[in-house]
Amino acid sequence: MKTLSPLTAQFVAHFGEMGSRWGINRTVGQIYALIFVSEKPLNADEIADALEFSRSNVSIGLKELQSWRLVRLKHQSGDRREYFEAPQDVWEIFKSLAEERRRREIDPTLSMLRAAMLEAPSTAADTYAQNRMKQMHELIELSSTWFDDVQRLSPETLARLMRMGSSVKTVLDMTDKLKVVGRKKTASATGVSQ
Amino acid sequence: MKTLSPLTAQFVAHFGEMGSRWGINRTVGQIYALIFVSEKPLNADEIADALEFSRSNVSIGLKELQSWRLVRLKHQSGDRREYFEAPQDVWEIFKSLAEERRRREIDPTLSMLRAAMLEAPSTAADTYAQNRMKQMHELIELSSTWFDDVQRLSPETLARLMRMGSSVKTVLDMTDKLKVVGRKKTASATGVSQ
DNA sequence: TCGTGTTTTCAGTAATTCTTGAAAATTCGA
DNA sequence: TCGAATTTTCAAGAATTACTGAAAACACGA
Repeated sequence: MKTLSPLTAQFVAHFGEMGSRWGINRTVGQIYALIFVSEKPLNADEIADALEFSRSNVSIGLKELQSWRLVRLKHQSGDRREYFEAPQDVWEIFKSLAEERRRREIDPTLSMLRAAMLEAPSTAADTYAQNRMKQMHELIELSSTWFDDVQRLSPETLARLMRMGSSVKTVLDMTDKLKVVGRKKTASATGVSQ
Repeated sequence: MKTLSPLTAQFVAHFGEMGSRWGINRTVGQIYALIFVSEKPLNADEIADALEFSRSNVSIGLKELQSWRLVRLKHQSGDRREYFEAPQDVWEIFKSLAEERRRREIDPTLSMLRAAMLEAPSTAADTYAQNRMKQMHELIELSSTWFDDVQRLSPETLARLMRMGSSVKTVLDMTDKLKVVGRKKTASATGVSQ
């Protein structure tokens, strides 16, 4: 790493180390970290230079980051090179990450499970296995459609929900009560909104 | 794979393939899949035999799965060997997974960010970088304490919340209104409960 | 304590994934 | 269309991670 401030160097190094745990590699993690904390968009040469990676490695890393929608291209007028920046809004980043992870890590499993549900079990063991798969399918299905829904909330609403923490239960209970007492009044509570 | 029904074989194979994406390896994924769909606890030899892995590989895999709390030891009376089973409740599995992932993938980053917050930025670039880190820190902190909270909800409450999907916003809005109209009545909505 | 059945460790090998420099492809202005 | 600037691809080597068999360690009944 060349000419990185200690603060940034520390941040970049951490992302490198964590990379493998996140399911990306060291290089990709470091490239992202660098772009994330950089005020101005960076081009591939600047990145290769700062991180002391080969130019080709940076190219591959940027492709990967783009596929995760964690960085985006931003052209600088009067410069032919491609510049990259990370989305400003951290909520947006969070959403991209969740969405992409879902697409890659969850959806294939859901398809597999759906297919498995359709097979006719031939033995008692198979019946049990299929039942277990069904439980797994239901849980994943439920949490992933929930994630879809929540993803559509505005950052503000999402933040509000999160700040509520577990007191959300009280609200849920309250809602149920209201539903029982005056069905009509709270009917809107089952509708979908932004 | 020896003597696995096509249904189970398919499931096991999928977990093997997905393993790398989940951040575990092929072996570990397959061992887990096999235990998950098996009605009776399995011992290491049975697993090694069914999956055609070496005994030592299975031993390592089981250690890994135990560290994730995805399988647990269950002794069979009159048998000295160790038997393993997966928790029955899929919600419990979900929680273990989330908790462990948080511990390994999130907490270290939170510490790093906290440390970075304390450093005095020396340049304008550093000030910007530190501000970005702060945004990241806030988001991660918020979502992880939220996860803590939600984790404490009963499976039923959690399922209820999930089934609500994005209509949770309406409830939130409603709660706000109630708060404004009659503060005292809804004060309990900010308390914490199971 | 010994001996047998069981699990764990470990060093070596195999497989996979990462990184690189060089060459090829692409882009775009002249 | 040409040519310079830039990005991408690719094959080979490097590094990392996974897997194995053999040996060591462990547990427990006799």
